[in-house]
Amino acid sequence: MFKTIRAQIEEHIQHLFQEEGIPLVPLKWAPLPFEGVWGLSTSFFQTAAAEARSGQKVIVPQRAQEIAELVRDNLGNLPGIARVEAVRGYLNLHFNAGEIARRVVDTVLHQGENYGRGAQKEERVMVEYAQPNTHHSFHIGHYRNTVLGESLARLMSFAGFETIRAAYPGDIGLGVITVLWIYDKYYKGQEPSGVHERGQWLLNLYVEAMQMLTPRDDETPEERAQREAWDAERRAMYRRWDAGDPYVRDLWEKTRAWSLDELRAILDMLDVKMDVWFYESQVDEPAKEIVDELIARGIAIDERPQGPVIVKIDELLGLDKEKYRTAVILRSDGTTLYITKDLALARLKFEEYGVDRSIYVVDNRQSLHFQQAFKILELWGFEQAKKCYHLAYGFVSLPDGAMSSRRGRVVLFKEVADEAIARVRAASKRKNPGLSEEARERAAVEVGLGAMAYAMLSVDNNRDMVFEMDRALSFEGRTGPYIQNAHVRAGSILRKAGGLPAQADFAYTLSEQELVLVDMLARFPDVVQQAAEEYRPMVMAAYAYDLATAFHAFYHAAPVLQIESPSVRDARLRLVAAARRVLANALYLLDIRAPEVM
RNA sequence: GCCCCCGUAGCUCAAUCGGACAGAGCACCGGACUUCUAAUCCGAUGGUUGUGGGUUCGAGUCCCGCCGGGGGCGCCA
Repeated sequence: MFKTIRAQIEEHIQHLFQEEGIPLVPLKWAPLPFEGVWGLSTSFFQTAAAEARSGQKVIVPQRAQEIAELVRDNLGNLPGIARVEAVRGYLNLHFNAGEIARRVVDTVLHQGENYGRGAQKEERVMVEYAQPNTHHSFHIGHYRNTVLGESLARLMSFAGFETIRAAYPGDIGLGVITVLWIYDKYYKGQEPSGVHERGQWLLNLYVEAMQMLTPRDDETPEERAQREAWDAERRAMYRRWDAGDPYVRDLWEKTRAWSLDELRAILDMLDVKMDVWFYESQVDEPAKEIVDELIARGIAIDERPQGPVIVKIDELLGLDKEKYRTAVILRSDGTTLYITKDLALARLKFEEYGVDRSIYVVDNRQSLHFQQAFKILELWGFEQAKKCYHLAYGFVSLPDGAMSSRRGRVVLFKEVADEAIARVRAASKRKNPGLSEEARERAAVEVGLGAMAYAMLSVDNNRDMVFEMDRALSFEGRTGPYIQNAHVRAGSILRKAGGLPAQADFAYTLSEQELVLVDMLARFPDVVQQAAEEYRPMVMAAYAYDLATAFHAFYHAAPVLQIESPSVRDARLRLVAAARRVLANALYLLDIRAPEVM
């Protein structure tokens, strides 16, 4: 937003430095850190340090101050700048507040929902997220993954990248077969009818099967024999699936659909619209071909039938220390593994979808897996392997330890969402009794899910998270509802105003709260770029909160409808409209709805 | 044994990828609603940034060592 101002000044400085023989060092700009003033600042420590390194005898802080003073004395009058000062090596530019405020507000209102959108970039990016296993139900860990991926996809797209959203459910593997096995054996036809109930029911089957199949210390020889017999049945079923046995395939298709129905219902709740659906089963056969090719080229070693197919990555790279280790890429019985399928999927992404960059949103416990997969792709000769990026995020655990699907120790997304919505409904009845039931219900969903999303996104990626219901569903302070409430308040003022003036000048002394608010609005486009470049939705989450804080402070300090002066009223109305717009844009990038009422 | 992540206020987290006095929320204390939605605002309290060195004009941030916590490591995903 302040790019033109910065560019003008940098040009001035460039000329000046050339004349004075001062080395040119790229300038970094920051908002003025002082309260009550509004403007930009930059410093000349780097410049002074560059002089020092080139052999001149200078004391860096002192020289930085000299340069700052020199620049100050040579800048002359600049449009929009009221005052220039040189302080302790910094050059501080004080804005002509009224003029800049009008410029910012007009820009926001003119560009509307496109305010903050970056210039189109020549790169196609695929973001892969939402990879829950089928036959397991969707828990709070999958939720963090999905909301993180969706927010990242929205950020990348808004920042100007052509973005493809990809889901990748794990619809085959030993875990999936385990559920098929127990379903076929004991539960066939007993499934409940509701989409979520049925998805969750499959999880219960999985837990029961794992209890039957997990060795116990105190088991009798008979129990052990029974367990081993069951396990043999399960593995036989996997081989039947692998061979395309119609009975097993039918069973698989049917139960798989139940999980996918549930997944689609949840993605729908979360406003997630996938462009591409990959499935593990779909890359199963291509993966086997890749293994053959790797063996033929001497990259993989085939130890079958006694052992599996492996790639000794460290050895191939000539590394002394263990880093990538040895990867098993095919079971000795010829069935594929997680990594085998990822090799095939990577090729599919690059060859069929022509992506330039591929981002995998997967928790950080899979770091070694992806390092191995990407390195094997590289050894295999895939140039694009360098464009694969594992966006690792900390996994979600519960107050009493890690979640575990196999032990049934999970917190399901749907349970939390239902609870969140119920709590918001109750809060809304208390705080806003006059609301119609329809409006309340809609707000309850928007705000309840907003609280959940913000709880997930306000923590940086690489940080593990302990999920606590009361904290995640808090509605006060640094939360989603706090931001949504700012949006609602702004909307309320605008509704009561009855219309927005087509233009207004800020021809009065702006309060500190107004300055801070306009400054926050102006920063939004830069925040979009930063969050996208760093793959960090948290950056946007922090911004959205700060923007809401600025609005709430403004709301209390500056009357809009009650003010006598029509010109101030008009200006503030437009400021409120601009704030509402940017709040909505920021919330969108966090996959949070911007409610009208709450 | 090797690799990855994290140690910042009582608790949960920030800090514009080396810059001005390390900031928020929760909790606690004191104020502000016949009001443009109090899911809010204003104020107070709270810190040797795990630790010892190093680089630099300048370090929570970069480098090395140590301590503590979590995760991963050939046929689960």
